Amino acid sequence: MHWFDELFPRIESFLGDRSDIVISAGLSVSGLQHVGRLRGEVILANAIAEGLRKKGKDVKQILILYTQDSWKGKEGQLSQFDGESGKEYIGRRLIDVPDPKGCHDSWVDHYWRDFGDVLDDFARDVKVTSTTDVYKLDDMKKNVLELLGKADEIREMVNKYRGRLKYPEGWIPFEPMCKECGKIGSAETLSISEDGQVSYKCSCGDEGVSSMEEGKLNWRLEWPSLWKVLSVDIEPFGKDHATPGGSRDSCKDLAKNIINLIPPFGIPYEWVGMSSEGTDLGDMSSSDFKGFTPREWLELGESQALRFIYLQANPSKRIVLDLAKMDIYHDHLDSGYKSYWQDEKGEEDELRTRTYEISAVEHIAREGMFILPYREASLLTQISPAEDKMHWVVSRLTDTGILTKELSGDEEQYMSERIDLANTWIEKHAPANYQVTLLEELPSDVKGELTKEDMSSLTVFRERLEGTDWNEDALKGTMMQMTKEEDFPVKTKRFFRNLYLVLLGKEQGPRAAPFLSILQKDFVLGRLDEATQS
RNA sequence: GGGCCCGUAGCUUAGCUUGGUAGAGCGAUCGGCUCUUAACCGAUAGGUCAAGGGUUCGAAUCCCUUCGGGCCCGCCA
Repeated sequence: MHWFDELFPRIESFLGDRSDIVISAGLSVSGLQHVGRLRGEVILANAIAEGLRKKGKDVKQILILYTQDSWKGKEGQLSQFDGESGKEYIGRRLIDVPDPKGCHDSWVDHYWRDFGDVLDDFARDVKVTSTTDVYKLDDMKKNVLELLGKADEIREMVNKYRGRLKYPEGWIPFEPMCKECGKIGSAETLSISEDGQVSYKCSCGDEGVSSMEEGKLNWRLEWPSLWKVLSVDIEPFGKDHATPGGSRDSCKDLAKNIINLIPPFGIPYEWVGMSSEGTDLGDMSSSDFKGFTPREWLELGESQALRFIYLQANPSKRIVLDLAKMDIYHDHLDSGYKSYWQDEKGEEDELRTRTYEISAVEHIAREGMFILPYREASLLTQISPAEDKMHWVVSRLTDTGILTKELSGDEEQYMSERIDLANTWIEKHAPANYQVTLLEELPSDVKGELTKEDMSSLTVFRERLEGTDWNEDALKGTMMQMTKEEDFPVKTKRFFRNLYLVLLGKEQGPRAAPFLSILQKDFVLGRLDEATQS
């Protein structure tokens, strides 16, 4: 059984007959908004939201940006600024840190773009909000004031979870913004008035007043407060909060005993790492600027391919992404499509089918679509002429019998998109052995790879080409005929190996006839001469 | 020091809750398609289920220990 189908009924029974459901997740815009953050906060949440919608529930999916949190000024964050210029922003709210690149209004705005602008491609109907916005809500203000009335009680509970640094009597669980130094979290709250004015004393020496909505609650209260104010029913959260006795448990405790609230159904999930050339580079990290963004993913691959990866694996398992494996990821997606429309399904097909179903962004692709494998697309794009590429590809596929029908509009559209993606992949991330690069010069070591017979086979080919028309059919005919002759010096397979070697420097390559036909005849003849000279 | 998650063929993984000595896809190798390669079809190879121990007639599956990757148990969120 698919892990999703074990999880989902548990959620349903938690929800009971409630019909208006909120599923929420949060993230801090501390830096690079990498694709790992799509896993739990966006895609997992969305799959559940969609599942509930199918059951007739009215579901709202929220993504909360923790913009009110302070900017830590970690090494990776500071390095975004010129020299030391970032240091002065340490301790400010994320929303108050300027854009180090100067092209957006703020840090948050700058780094959010590569994620937020393409969010809709990965999950529909996600309502994005921020803690900065939430603190401006009347409900939140009312909630904060209520909590302040229970300061003693709260202090006792929070101190249970703290080691030596217990909060002293009279502590107010609110972190005001200091008007003087602009920081959050470095001032002590002295009092808060009913109309939301916070008197504080800051470690910078300032004693002043700032508005409640500029500050924030202590995190152990903030989290449960968001649950309350936004009426959160379901919430995925990262593994850092997941350990029993860890942060989320303490927040649940506060929620139940202070706010009198049933905590949302929580779903812990593992993080996403990245690897390159077989080496695990570790988990993606926002503030360390490690990873790649959803926008970068979309240059190379379909959003559903990523959803498929994320939803196939149990949330408790770590996933490692490698952009060099884009072809494999699309193969997985394609096999999901195939299984989905298959009549008789084995167990494996059933699992793939479920993954495919819940990975669909908006609707499931119709039956019988012609789907060009990504790897094939990556080859074709390299050997096709730049102009009228689609036409060339379609006729290639038709000639080889891979394509046996007229493509409909949506099929052609899909193929064209995939070719574009694969093209970018080849340019930027594909393994070297997938790259078909015509050797401008014949390297000397290639000749060392050729035996006398190898050379002789190329010589024969060179002679035959003289009288061959330079088009695919004629080339194919010549090669077929030639390699079948009794006295041809090498086996067919060896001949192609030789041909690829002198043209590409590799033993394999794209289908020879169509490939040769788009090259200049003189170039090919010249290369063969060069390779066979003793 | 305590706790939690993860570790199955080169890669992605199913099976683990309710024990009966491992299934699949991709890749690889070989062969087929009277168009040869990275499409398609067929076959083959590849796993002491991280390691060791225990329970059991029998363990990938339950228990213990160890190793490896990571997280939490201070602050911060």
